[in-house]
Amino acid sequence: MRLHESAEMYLETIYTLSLSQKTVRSIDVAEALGYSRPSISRAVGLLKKDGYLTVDQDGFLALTKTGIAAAQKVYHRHTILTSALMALGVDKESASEDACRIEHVISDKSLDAIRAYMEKYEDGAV
Amino acid sequence: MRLHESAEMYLETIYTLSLSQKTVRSIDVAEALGYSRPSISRAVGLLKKDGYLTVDQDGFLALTKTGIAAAQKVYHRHTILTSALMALGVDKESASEDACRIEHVISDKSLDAIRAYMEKYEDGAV
DNA sequence: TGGGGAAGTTTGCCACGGCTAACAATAACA
DNA sequence: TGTTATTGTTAGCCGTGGCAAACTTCCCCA
Repeated sequence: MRLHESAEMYLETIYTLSLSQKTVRSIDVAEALGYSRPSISRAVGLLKKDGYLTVDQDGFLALTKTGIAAAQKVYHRHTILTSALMALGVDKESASEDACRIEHVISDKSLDAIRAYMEKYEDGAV
Repeated sequence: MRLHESAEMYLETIYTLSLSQKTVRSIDVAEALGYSRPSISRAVGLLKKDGYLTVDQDGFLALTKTGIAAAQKVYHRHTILTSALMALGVDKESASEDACRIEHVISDKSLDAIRAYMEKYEDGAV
C-alpha cells in the first residue's frame, strides 16, 4: 500500500494533533492544514477505507496500528530533518516547513545518513 | 512566473543534455526523463509559450536567457544537494535521485545553509 | 517511386488533490 | 420550540501532469 504524499500529511497531522489534544476530529485537521472540510472528509474516507484510521459515532478519529506506524515514520523524518536544518543555522519555522516538504520525497538511505551524522555530532559541534 | 516542479525538471534536463551533446530535441528529453513523446510535446509547447525556450524548423530546442537562468538555478541546487548527501556517505546514484526530488521543494534559505556548511568543510573533513 | 521508420502533434483519457455550493444532522441557545 | 452555528458529506469543478491511440511529416533506402 503506497502512501501518497497527501496521505502522509494527513496521517502526520492527525498524529501530532493527538499528541497535543485529547480528541481529534476532521475539523481539527482542516484547521491544522488549512484545507476545506470536504477535502478532509474525502481524505479521511480514503484513509478509513485503507485501514489507517477509524471514525466513531461522534466523529472522533483514531489511528489504527498501521496508521500510527505510518504517521510515526513520517513524524520521525520530520523531526530529523528539522533538527538537521536547524543545526545548520536555519530558523525553526523555515526548517520545519522545508522538513515538511522533504520528508515525503527523501529516501530512507539519505535520511539514515543524515541521522547518523547528527548522532555523531550530537554535541552540537557543527 | 512561477515554475512548476515539472517545468523545472524539463528545463534542467534540457540544460544538462545541452552540456553533453551538441543538439537537443524533444525525443532526447523523452528518453532522458522516461516520458512519452506527447508529454514532452505539451511541456515544450508550454515552455515555448512562456518564453523559456525556442524550437527551430528542425525541432532543435534552445533555452532562452530566462530558460538558461532557471535551469542553472535548479541544476545548481541539484549539485549542491548531491554533494551534500554524498559527503554524508550516500552513494552517488541515490544522492542524485534524492537531490532531484528535494531541489524542487527546499527553500533558498535552507539551500544556502547547506551550501555554507559545505564550503566551511570543503576539505572533506566531515 | 513507394514503403518503412523516426519524430512530433492532436485528441482525449485518467488519477491526484485541491476547491465551492449545497445539503443534512446535530448541538446550542433564545 | 424554533432559530442558528457547527460539523460533516455529496456532487461536481478545475489544474497538473502523466498516458495511449492515431495522425502527419519527413527522410532514407530499395
